[in-house]
Amino acid sequence: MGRWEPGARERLERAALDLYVERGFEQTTVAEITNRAGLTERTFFRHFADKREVLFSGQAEMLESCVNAIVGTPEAVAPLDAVAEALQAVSARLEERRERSQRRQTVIAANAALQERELLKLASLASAIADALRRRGVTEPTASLSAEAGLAVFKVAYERWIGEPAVRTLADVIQDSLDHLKAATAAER
Amino acid sequence: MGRWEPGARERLERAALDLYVERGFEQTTVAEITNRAGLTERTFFRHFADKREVLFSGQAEMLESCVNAIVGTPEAVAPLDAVAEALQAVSARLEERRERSQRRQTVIAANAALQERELLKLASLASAIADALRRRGVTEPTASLSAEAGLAVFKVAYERWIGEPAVRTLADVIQDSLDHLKAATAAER
DNA sequence: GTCTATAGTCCGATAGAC
DNA sequence: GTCTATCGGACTATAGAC
Repeated sequence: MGRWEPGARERLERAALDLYVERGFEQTTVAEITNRAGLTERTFFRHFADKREVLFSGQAEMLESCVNAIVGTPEAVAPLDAVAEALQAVSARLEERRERSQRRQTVIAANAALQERELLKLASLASAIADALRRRGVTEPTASLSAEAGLAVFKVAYERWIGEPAVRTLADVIQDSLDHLKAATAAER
Repeated sequence: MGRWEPGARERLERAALDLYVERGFEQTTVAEITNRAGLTERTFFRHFADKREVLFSGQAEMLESCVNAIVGTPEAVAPLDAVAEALQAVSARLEERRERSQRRQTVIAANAALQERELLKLASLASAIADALRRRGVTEPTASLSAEAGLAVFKVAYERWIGEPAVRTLADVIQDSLDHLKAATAAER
């Protein structure tokens, strides 16, 4: 960095989110985003693989923290609980940006292509978590199932947290959803 | 229908899968698919919203059977078990076309865009299943969690079934995965 | 930084089934 | 006539190639 304005990536992310909120994802061209950020289209595609990716750059960081949290969990903790704890740990970062998360989710909810990308990110998170569990000695299919079930808990909890008035923390909603899942899998009525 | 060769949709599906297997999804153009099927690009896009959708037309049928199976399950059956039974019921159709399923999965596994579409289809299946559970009187968040957990079981089971030699039926593998999930959620070690 | 291929849309025309 | 499935060609934006 040096002769360019710093923070090109952040400017692009902010301009993109603003425009996607204002006029919708499909109605926004990459040219409009780069105009607003004072950059060229070429620069956009150097930072982001495609027009959707600009909304998902925080995910890499979340994946890493999650994996680290799981690797650091004592082996005495059951796999699903380890996953839930890891997700609760990273949820603090989302907590700080509740407003931004809400704006982002509104945009994603309105567009199938963005939902696809979000699902892929969550799936790669599940896959990384399953990997971390296996490194902790958890065997298949329990590792994959615990990772997928943990992500299911997160998905449901996140949706509820975004939708409800800001009284409970995301970590609380995750705990509540986990308890409901345990009750549902134990039920033999 | 008379003037046109019948089964345009099926011809397109077959030509597309063959070409995707032969040279990969991205290296195949819509023009090549329609050439092989003896049709024009315009016709392709009337049948399928995009180049990926041609691999996923069976999903609508699967969603419908699944929802019907759940609506028809006695209320005494626990939600998660109802979901698993519904998925086992529809798995019979996949069973019949194991070879085709394998070819299809190989193509999907090699391309992120196709994985995204598959995840979206599974998510919409989960959402329809949660809906069916709610109509049976299951409340939130149990309905969504049971649907998501059931799909997690299916996802893991399907992957195993595709990958292993053809000894167990898909329904068997689903049952086995469900048992593992129940064990994992019950564990309090 | 420019050029280009291709996905995907929109206008319409046409041909057969009923 | 009405309905549905095909085809023609022009057009834009994404995304990758040079």
